Amino acid sequence: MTASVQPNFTDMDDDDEMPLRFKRPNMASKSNVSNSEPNTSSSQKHDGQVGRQISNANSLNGQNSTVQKDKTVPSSKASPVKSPLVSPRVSPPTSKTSPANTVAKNSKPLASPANRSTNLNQCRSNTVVKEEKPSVSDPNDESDSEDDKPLSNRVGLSKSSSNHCNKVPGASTSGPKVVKDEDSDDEMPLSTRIKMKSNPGAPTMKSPDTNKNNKPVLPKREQNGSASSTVPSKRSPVEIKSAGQSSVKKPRLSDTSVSAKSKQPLVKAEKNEDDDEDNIPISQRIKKSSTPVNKSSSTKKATAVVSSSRKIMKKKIVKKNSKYSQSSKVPPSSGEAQKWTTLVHNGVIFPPPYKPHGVKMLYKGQPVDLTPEQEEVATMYAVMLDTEYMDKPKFKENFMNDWKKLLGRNHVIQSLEHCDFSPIYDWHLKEKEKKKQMSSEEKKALKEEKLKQEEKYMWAILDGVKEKVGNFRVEPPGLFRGRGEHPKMGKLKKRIRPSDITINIGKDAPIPECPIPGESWKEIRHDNTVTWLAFWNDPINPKEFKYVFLAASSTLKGQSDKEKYEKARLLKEHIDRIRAAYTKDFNSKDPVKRQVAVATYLIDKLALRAGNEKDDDEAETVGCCTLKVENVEPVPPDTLKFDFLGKDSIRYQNDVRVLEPVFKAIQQFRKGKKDGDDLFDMLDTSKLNAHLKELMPGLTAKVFRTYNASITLQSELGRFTDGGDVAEKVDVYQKANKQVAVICNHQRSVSKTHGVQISRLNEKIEELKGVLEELKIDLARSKKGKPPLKSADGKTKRNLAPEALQKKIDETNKKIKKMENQIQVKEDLKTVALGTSKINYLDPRITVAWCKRNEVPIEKMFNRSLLAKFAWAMDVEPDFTF
DNA sequence: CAGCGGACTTGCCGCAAAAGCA
DNA sequence: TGCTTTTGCGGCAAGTCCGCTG
Repeated sequence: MTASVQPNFTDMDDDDEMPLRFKRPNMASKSNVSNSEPNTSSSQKHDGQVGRQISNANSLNGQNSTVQKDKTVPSSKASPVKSPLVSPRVSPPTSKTSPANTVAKNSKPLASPANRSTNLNQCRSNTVVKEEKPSVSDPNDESDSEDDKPLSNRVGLSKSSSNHCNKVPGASTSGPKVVKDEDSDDEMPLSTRIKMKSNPGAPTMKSPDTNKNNKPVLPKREQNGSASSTVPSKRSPVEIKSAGQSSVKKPRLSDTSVSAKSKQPLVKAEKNEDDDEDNIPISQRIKKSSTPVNKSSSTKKATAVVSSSRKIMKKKIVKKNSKYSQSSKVPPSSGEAQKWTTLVHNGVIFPPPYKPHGVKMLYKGQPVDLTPEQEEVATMYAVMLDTEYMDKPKFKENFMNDWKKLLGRNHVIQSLEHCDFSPIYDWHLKEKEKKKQMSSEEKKALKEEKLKQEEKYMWAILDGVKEKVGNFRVEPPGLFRGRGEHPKMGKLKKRIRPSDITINIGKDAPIPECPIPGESWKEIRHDNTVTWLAFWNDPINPKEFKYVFLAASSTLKGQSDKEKYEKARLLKEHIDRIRAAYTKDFNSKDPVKRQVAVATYLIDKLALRAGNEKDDDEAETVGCCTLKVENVEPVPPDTLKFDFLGKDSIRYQNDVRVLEPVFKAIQQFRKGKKDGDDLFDMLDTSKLNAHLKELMPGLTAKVFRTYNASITLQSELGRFTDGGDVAEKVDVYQKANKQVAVICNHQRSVSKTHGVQISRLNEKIEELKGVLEELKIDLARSKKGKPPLKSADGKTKRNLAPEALQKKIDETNKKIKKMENQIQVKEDLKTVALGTSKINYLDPRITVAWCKRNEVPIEKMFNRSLLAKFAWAMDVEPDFTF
C-alpha cells in the first residue's frame, strides 16, 4: 500500500478509516507529570503492558453506499423518539421594564464603569418570552444533512476493528482485537499500517483485514420496526422531570440557519433544508428574525403553535423566516454572523463575601493574628493540606509569594516552613463534618434557599426563547490549580468584582442590576455577533478571558454542535482524496509539503490534536505540530513510538506502525536535531489548517478527531449489533464508546477505591465458588438419596431435590460469571473516560438512529443533560448514517 | 506573516445526588 | 435502612481556531 497512492484509498480506505489506538500507559500516566517524581514506575505496571493497538480498518465506505440512499428522508416525522426537551418552566419573564437605565456605554470598546441601572431584574419585555415548548426536536436534521447530497454516501460502514490490548488479558470482551494493520494488507491503506504493539510480546498485530469484518452492516434492517417502538415515550424523560430545572427548550421560532461561520458546505446543506422545511428547527432559532419588529409577534405565534402540532407549525414558520427573513439583517451564515437579535438576561451572581472563622494558625508554634483577607488566603491553602499539591514546591512558592503580598513586608510570618495551618485545616474538617451531619430537611432548605437566590440568573431570553445560562456564577477566589507542572500553580486567584465584568445584552434589554450594592459593571455591550453574556479577565492570566455562555442545551449551542458534526460528515466525503493527496506528498521535494503531509497523516490516523504553540507560563504539553524529537522515536523497520504529554498533561503513549515513507520522513525530520527541538520545524497550526482548508472548505485539524470518533462509533456499532437483549446492546455500545475513548486518549484517574472494589468482588466470587462446591456435593448426595452435609458453619440444610439443587448451581454459576464480567469491565475501563467522547465527539444522531433501529430506549444511552444537549438530534431517521 | 486578542470547544475532576446492595 | 457505588453535574483549566494588526 504504501506506495499506493491514491488509488487505493478509495476503496480501501475503508479500512483505514479509523484511527488507531494506542496504548495507554497506565494511569500513572495520567499524571504524568512526573517529571519530577518517581512515580511512574509503579504505575506502569498495571497496564503497563498494555498496548493497545489498534488498527482498524474500517471500511466504511466503500461502496456501500447504496444503502443508504434513502438516507433520510426529509424530516419526517416519524421518529419515534421524542425529543426530550423540555422545558417547562418558563418563567415568567418578567416584565418589561424599561430600558431605562441603560446606560450607556455600549459598545464595545471602552470600558467604563458602568452604570448600573437599578432596575432589577426585570426582564424586559421586548421579547416575548415564550415558554418553551417542549420538545424540540426537530426535524431538521437530517434533512439537512442529508440534503447535501454529497454525503449521501454514508452508507454503511464497515467495521473496524479494535483491539486493544490492554491490560489484562482477559479482559474484555471486546476482545477480538483484531488489528488490522494492514488492512488489506497489501495494500493497505494507510491505516493499516499502523499497528501497534501491544504487549511486549507481540508487537504488532496486524490485522488481517478488514474486509472480513465488514459485513455490511446491518443497518437497515430493523429500522422500521423500531421506529415506533424505539422510543417510548415521546416526551422525554426530561420533560418529565423537568420540573426541576431544566430542561428547557425552546420552540423555535425563527428562522434560519444561520450560523455562520464558515463552512460553506454546511450552508449548503442548510439551505436545502429550508426547503424542506422540516429541518428547520434548530437553526432557525437562531437568527430569528430578521426583522425586528415582527419578531416578537412572530415569535409568539410560533411558540404558541408549536406547542401543539409542532411539526406542522414549524414548517410554516420556517419557511417564513427562513429563507427570506433572515436575509434581512444578517445573513445567516455569513462570516460575521449575527448570533441573535434580542438578548435579555440578569447578569451574573457573585460568591458570598468571605466570613472570617477566627481560627488561628501557628507560626513557629505560636498563634498568629491575621486580618480577614490574610486569613482567607491562609484558609485556601490550609484546606489543600491533604492534596498532592503539598508535594509541589512550585505550588508552595507561588502561594507564598502572593500571600506575602497580603501579609506585608514586616509580618511575623516570613517562611512557609514555619507555618502550621493545621488548626485551620481541622476547623475545615469539622465544618465539613457538620455539613454532612445536617438533617435532610436542613439540607433541603439550604438548597432551596440557594435556588431562590440563583433562579433569576439561570435563564436568558434569546430571540424570545428562554434558554438556560451555563455558568452564571462568578468563580470564587482560590488558589490556582493548574494541571501537570503548571508554572502558575498555587497563585492566588483573586476575587472578581462587578467592576471586572463586562456584560453583553440586547440593546433594548434592561441592564442587569449589579448584585453588589455600591458597585457597578465594568462595561455594557450590545454585541450580537458573539454569544457570551458576560466576561471578565482571568485573574491568573489577565490576557485571557472567562466567559459566561448559554448552557449546552441551548439552541445556540445545539446549532453549532450540529454544524460541527455536519462538517465532520463532509470530511467523510473528502477523506479519500485527502488521504491520497497527503500520501503523495510524503515524498515531496518540498520539505514544508512533506511535513504537512506527515502531520496530516498523524492527525488522521492517530486523532492527534493540532498542537498550538504555548507560552512559557503554561505547562509544557504538545500536540501534533509541536511534537518534539524526543516524543517520537522511530523503531525500524516501521514503528513510531510516541510518548508525550498532551492536553491537560495527559500522557499519550503509543507504538504505531506507519507507512514506509512516513517512517523515513520522520527519521529525516529528526536528523540533526536535539531531543527538545521541534519535529515539525517548518509547521505550525495555522499553516497546517490553511493547507487543510484548501482541501475542503472549513477543514481544520480538529475535524479529524470528530470524524474519526464518529465514524468509529458507527462502524463498531454496525459490526457488533445483532440481536441480544437491551443490556447486551448497551454493552456493545459501551465497547464501541470505549474504542473511541481510547483512540482519543480520553483518560481518567483510577478511583481511589478501585483496588478495594476489585478485591471485594474477588472475595465474593471465592465465596460463591465455595457455595458451588457444596451444592455440587449435595447434588451428588441427593441423587443418591442422601441428605446434604452440614454447611460450613455447622447448620443443617434442607433436603432439596436434585432439580432444585441443579437450579441453585446454575444460578450460582450465573452470579459468578456476572461478577467476573464486572471485574473485567472495571479493569478495562479503569483508566478510560467514556464521557468526553460522548459529549464532544460522537454525533448523537448515530446513537439515536442506532437506538431506533435496535429498539433501545435512548434514555439508556443519554442522561438528562445529554438528552437536552442533543435535542436537535432526536428526530433522525433510523437509517441515518454519519 | 507573526503575534495577539478574542471567542468558543474540549477535558478532567470532585462533590452531591441517585441507585444499588446487604 | 444505612451504607457503598455509580452517575450526574458543575467547575474551571486548557485546548483550537479565527481574524485583525502592524
